[in-house]
Amino acid sequence: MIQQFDALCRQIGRGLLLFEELRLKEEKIMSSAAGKELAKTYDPKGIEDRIYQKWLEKKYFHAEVDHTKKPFTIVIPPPNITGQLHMGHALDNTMQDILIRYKRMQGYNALWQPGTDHASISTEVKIIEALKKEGVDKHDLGREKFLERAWDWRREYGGRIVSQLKKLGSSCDWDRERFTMDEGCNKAVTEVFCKMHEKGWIYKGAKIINWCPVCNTSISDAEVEYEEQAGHFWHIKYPLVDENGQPSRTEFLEFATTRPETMLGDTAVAVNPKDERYTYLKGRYVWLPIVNKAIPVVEDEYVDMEFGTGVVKITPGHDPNDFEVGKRHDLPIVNIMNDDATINENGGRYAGLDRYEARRQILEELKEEGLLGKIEDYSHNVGTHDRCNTTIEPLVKEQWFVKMEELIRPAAEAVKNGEVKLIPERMEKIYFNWTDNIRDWCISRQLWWGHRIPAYYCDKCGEVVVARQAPQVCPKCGETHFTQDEDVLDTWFSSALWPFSTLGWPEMTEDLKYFYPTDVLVTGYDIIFFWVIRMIFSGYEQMGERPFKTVLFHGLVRDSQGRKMSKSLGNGIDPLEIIDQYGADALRLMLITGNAPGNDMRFYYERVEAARNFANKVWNASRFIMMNMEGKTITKPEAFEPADKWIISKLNRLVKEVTDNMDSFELGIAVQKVYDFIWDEFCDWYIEMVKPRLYNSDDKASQNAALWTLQNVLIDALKLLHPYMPFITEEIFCSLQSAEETIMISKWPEYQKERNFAAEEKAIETIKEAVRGIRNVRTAMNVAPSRKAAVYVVTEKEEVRAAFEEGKLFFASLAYASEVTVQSDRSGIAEDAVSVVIPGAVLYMPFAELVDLKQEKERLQKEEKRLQSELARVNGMLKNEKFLAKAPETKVAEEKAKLEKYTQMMQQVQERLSQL
RNA sequence: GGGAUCUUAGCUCAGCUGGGAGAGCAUCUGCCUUACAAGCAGAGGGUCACAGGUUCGAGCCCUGUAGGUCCCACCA
Repeated sequence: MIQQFDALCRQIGRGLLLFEELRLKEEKIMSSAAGKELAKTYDPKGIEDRIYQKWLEKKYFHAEVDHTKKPFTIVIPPPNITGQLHMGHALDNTMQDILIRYKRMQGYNALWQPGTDHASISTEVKIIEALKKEGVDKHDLGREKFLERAWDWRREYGGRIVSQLKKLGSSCDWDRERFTMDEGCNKAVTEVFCKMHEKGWIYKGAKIINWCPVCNTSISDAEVEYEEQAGHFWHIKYPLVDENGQPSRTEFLEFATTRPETMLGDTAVAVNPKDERYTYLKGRYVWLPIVNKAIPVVEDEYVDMEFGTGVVKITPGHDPNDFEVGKRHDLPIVNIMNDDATINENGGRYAGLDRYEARRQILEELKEEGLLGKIEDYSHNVGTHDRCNTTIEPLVKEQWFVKMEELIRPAAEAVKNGEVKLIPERMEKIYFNWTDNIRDWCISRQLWWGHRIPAYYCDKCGEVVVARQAPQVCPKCGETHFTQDEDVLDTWFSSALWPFSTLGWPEMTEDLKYFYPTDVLVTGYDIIFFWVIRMIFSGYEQMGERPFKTVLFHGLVRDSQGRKMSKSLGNGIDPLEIIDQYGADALRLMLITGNAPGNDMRFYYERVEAARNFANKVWNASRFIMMNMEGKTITKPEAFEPADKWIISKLNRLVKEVTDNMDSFELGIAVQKVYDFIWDEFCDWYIEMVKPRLYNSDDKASQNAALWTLQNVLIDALKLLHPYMPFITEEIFCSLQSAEETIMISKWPEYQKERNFAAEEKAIETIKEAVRGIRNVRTAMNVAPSRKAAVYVVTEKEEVRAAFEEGKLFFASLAYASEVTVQSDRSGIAEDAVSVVIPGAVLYMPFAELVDLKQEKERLQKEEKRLQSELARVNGMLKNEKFLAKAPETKVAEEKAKLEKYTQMMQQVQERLSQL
């Protein structure tokens, strides 16, 4: 009973505390709203939109030709107008924004060329879906009305994705926004088509292509996705044709197929010429059941004697391999299917049936006739359309193609000789795999939304005229009426021209001359074939030059379980929700940290929180600095203290490393270094070191030096961070100093030799070592932080004594010392004081009643053991003749320095042990 | 069938051209220290998948093995 009562009281007490806490928080918020104090936590809401608006108004994103500056150009992979921003876009655009902001700060004339893609088939499918909901069929609506709908769509959704990119902080030059179907791009498309047609590199021909029966269009090889499906292997017998031209009742030829319905289009069976089992078949015919006609037996190397019975039915109209066999043997092509994959009139009484229903009934009939043998389960790869997942149907149709053989050569060469660099390098293999096995590109699509093919057919004689404008008179018959080709181009045809069509091509504009070739392309590895390769060969063919110097690939953003984010799984995470909840900066930081180029990554809320926490850390450090700056005039100090020089020196090295990393596109590594510097070195050490000086108004010079250093180191750190976290850095930068109106176009920090202070760095690191040692011992001994102790620093080394003397003030506060005494021997120190050995010095803390000499001894013995093993390692190396002979000098010197350090510490430890 | 890639702390991943194993999260301990509890100070935790090799020295280079992921090709 009493216990329960106690528990209840505790609960109430906790509740009251919570209530009090809330009240205090509210007070803070109120006072910050009144402008007195910055909020305790960083709240990106409101700030981000306000800042973005400012950037837009000031036109910081806008780039104009300026020959006094070097250009740096990135073209955006144009997002489809079909949807909205997803995590992949967020990552892609974050990377681009980081690069473009970095270069802009370095003084380049940085252009990030934005735009959107009409995405032919994807958009058309979406519009058809929308129409379906209204009960309208595309064909009832008609081409013209349909296109009106499509433009409405583009007006609505094109704008949406742009506003989402803005939320992310993307510093695109929106004044230059383009669309793959705007006037300029259309012109480029027509120009390329006509030019390549004149060259003979674009042609129309009847070839076997991939047909999607649902989308009712041809698609390119790249758009076919193979998936493993469980199917069957049906063994079928065709009777041989006897000397009377009739099907034999005794002689049969057996083979197996996964697609029995295609027999309606068989025009031969094939065996391998080397196959002795079948030499007797030479020149003979087999009887094609159901269709009831004789078809020849042909001999072709294509047939694998080891596989199955060594007999293959040949359907040139519906199989790419059979098509090739058919060409070699001059076989007729029988097309048995309509565009919707139902059987056509060539299928006799099966006409009108769906391909799968036809298969069922044909098998039934074969069975009845005793021509169906065993049925095996068989798992095989089936080609499907990547947009709608429908099983594609290979069939022969007249289509437009781009001849690839010569076009691909400079593109392959460019990557081979390094003119175009792929990051990571392994992407080159994927790239070459494609260029080495190139096939002609089927570019016509039986769709409406897209660039209509500039080919015109004479209404009278059918003559084909490919021209930039509709022809007036038929060159052949003089007719004046023409009908334009109904088809549109593959969506990638126009995106292939994107790096130069957006800059004004085919006109040789100033923009084009100045900003082309672009510098970096940032994209996912999943569109190497679709897009990257096609841009490269288009660039060389049309511009005579590479479209970009470097391609930086990133991977997929997956969910926390490593699955692809997809609508059907419902595991997608909306970047806008994350921005709303944590801020764009946090999302950006999360996406870029701990991820190597080309690698997939997983999305974790915990990681966004960590990024948000960092934003908050930066915010609070800045808040602290600003609070201390208030009311003071800070001037460049005459003299710095070692701590100041230490952090300046550290920052200086950071600047160099970060710049190097960013130049080699190691964005994740670069920001990790900035993160560590700000949090560990600057916040956890420097700010703490400097606090006593800030609170002591007696020494104005020292206070001023500290404030100046705080302010200037923070500013440079913010600059390094700005490409990654543009909003918070801008917000702080603008409150910190009034001279510049934005961090966005402030100068990127540069490494300066004279900011390198090796001696001070060493001195401060020694003190840090001492602080860590003392904290360690205190924690181990369970000493309350509130309990201060005297600390004696004992060392014979003059420079170490000087370091501690100079850093006494902050050393005392960081090491919980009531007073610090620096001396050269241990006279006057109690025998039973706790000791800490650091390189070059021994620290003593007299804690009489707390010290357990036995424990103290154990601690030191442990340290002795550790040093012993270190010494063994170092000695092992330094006594190795081969190491001394072959290792680089710097490495040897490094090890020698360590030997000295450990030897000294060992002496100190042993000396202390002998005293106990 | 060909190729790529991965296997590093409980989880997710970094680790640049070979020179003493890192981060975030999680766990444990102690702190409401007047910038930050979204914080501070500590701690524990790894035969870097396995087996060989090259090297003074291997998480990193080479060979092989096992498992995972992906791409390409597609033998009906």
